[in-house]
Amino acid sequence: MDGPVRQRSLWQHNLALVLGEVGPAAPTSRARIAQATGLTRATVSALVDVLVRARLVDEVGPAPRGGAGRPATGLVLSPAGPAGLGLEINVDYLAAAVVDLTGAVRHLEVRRADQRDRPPAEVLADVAELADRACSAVAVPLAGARLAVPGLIDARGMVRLAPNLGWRDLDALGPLTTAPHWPGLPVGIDNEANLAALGELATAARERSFLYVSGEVGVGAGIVLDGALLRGTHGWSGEIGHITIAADGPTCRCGARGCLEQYAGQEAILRAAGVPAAETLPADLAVRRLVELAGAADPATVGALAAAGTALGIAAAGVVNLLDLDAVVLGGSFAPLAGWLCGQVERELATRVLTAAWSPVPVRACGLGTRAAVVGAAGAVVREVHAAPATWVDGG
Amino acid sequence: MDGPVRQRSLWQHNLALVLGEVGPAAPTSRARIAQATGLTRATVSALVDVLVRARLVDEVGPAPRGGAGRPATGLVLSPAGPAGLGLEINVDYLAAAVVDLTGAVRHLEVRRADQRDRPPAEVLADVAELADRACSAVAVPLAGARLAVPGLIDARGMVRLAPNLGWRDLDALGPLTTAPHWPGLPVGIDNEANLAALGELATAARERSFLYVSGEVGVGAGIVLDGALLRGTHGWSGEIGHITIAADGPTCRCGARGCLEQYAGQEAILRAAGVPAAETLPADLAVRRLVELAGAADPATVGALAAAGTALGIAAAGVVNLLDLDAVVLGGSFAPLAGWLCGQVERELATRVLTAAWSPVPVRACGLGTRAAVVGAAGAVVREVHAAPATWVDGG
DNA sequence: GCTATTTGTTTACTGGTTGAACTTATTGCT
DNA sequence: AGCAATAAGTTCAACCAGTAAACAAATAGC
Repeated sequence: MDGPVRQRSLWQHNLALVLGEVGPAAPTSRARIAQATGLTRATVSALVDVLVRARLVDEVGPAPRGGAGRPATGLVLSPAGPAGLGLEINVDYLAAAVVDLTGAVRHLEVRRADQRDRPPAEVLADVAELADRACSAVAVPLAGARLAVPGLIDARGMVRLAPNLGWRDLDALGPLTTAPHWPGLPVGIDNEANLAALGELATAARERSFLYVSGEVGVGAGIVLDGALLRGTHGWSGEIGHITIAADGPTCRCGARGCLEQYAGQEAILRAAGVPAAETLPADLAVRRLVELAGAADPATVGALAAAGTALGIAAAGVVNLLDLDAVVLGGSFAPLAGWLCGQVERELATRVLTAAWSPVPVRACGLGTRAAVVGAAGAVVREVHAAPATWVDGG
Repeated sequence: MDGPVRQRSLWQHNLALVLGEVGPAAPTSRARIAQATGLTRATVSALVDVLVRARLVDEVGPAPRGGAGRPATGLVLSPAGPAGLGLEINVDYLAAAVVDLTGAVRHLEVRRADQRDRPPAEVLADVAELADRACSAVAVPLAGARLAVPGLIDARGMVRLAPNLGWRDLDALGPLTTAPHWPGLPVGIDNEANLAALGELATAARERSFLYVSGEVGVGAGIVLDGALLRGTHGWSGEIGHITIAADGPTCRCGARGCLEQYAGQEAILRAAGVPAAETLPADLAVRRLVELAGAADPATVGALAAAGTALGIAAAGVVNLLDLDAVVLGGSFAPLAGWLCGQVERELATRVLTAAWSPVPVRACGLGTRAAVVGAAGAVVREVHAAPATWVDGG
């Protein structure tokens, strides 16, 4: 039970409903939208006109269609509509992306550099610069920006803990919003795995409920339930890395024993694969090295990945049993390694998920690869425009 | 994005909003509701009148209140409003309960008898009889009925699998709805743990997100997220019993190894406690025996319960880390044993939940004890009336 | 007994959807 | 070519729900 519903909210809801029927490529018509939504043609016409005037929707030439009758005016999402700016801070790179209203990636820049021992202010200044460049590179109005961070973000947008960056109780948004660099854009912040999961939902996922497991230095997760991201009361859901695999397993840095991270975390995999000087290796190089070794069928590496996949499968099976999800997606640094992981994960799911016999749970690599978080962050902004188009329209 | 929003839906929503402001005991007034909801007094008046005419809300004498001004007409939920009928089939008993609109339990009957090797038709006939008696015992109109079953229920209401009853692919609702015994009441069906979790939410729970762990012959769970029950795509969420505690643990009947059920399931506890002839003991007697032994500080039993509590804690910690929940509630046969379990569960949560230091996760016994599922089932019907009062009102 | 104060109702108005008539643009048949 | 059939989109009066403001009712305090 949230607020009261005035006539205005009704209009806003129906505006979103109509926009939701307009796709990026195949043109619809007002009549088809009326059919699909159950609204009358009159209402749809009024709403579409608003969307067209606000440049969220473009009228295109009629699609040549058989049958009698006046041809429909085609309607598609406008590439000139408000776009989303995605930003990402990660252990060994910074990134910015712009996704427009149609879902197309209009800009993408990655700057590789180790961010671990830099003062946060410097990192954020670099992010602001990337954002600036993204703004000027695209000729679309921006609806907002979203920053992806590998850590726990609380409800007020503070970074409570980002262990791999060495950040704690930091206001990462402040420096970005107050910077004079770019207009008064609404900037949000969210966990990296959450945004990557949203990215997967928007682009590749056929399922409306899935578990997105993100390989980072640790192991994170984003859970999408019925098309919505699960955030939890405080906003720090998705900590899959400390699910127990074996109660008497190796001690984890969290203090408990046998956590998933001790089997499928990056350090654990590198150690098991016997990669020398693993600790000092930057994260991206380490993953590339693993891909090389596994590609060359190095037995230790293949074994290490199989073990990691088994552990991932055990954890994922528990989650799927509990939440009745439709799929498991491997992302982050697991994406390039998915070829060696998926099989094991799928095997564990097949044996451990109670309902696997009736409805098997597919496992696949993230469609956006390692760019899922930035693109997902930008997409999350676009998603908001889709959900509440009234904000971006004349009659507020 | 669901259906279109007509003016009618707006009215329905606001009707529910207004009803939501009316409590069972302390009377409110039209003016206070207007204040709380943000609607105008005029609108609230109109909506309240509808609710009063439909007998969902009663006008009571004005509460003697200080200060000047015309005294308010008190408004409370009507005990004569549509009530919910809850039914439960379990391994060793059948039960029926009626909960009225105010949340009061108006009728409760439990019939103990082993249901395991009886033909489903007979069991359902007994349930229908219990339901009949409940109908005639209370002098309130019924809004609907809900049947709680210890098993997987699919989206169409079929019992896909109820291992402890020996049921599989059974239409449990058919015999109930077609029975001439009682009026054309809408009857629903749901998993026992889910309904118990809803019962806890409606009565005892202060938190809006929690994990309800139900001790049965196996171990089930209901997950409440932000005041809503999590059902999963197919409706079979909550299978916590096969979360892995130790990858190399004892083999489970599900085929995997080290499942929670092998540590905290009823058989496992009885075995560890050294209760003789555990297999042949009816489930309720077994629990009573455990309470006796633990109460007498029998070392084997106390140890068995501690081990079960540890396993439950490990599983619950994983879930809480993943979903960011606020509390863990022990129900079903864990409720009477909670005194010996809570401590261990809480200890594991404290060490394993990453955010436990900032926001500790309380563990407690289910407030409704072993009656949670029936009462929760009845309450679920009442909940629907609260959510969609328009259905029970003149103007549809 | 009068005023201040708060509750609840009445009334004219506004915003948004509906339904039906109407206009426009095409196909297919003669 | 001409005309009916058909479908898309628009216009307009009616309707429905909520709003704002004035008004009636009932109490406390002076």
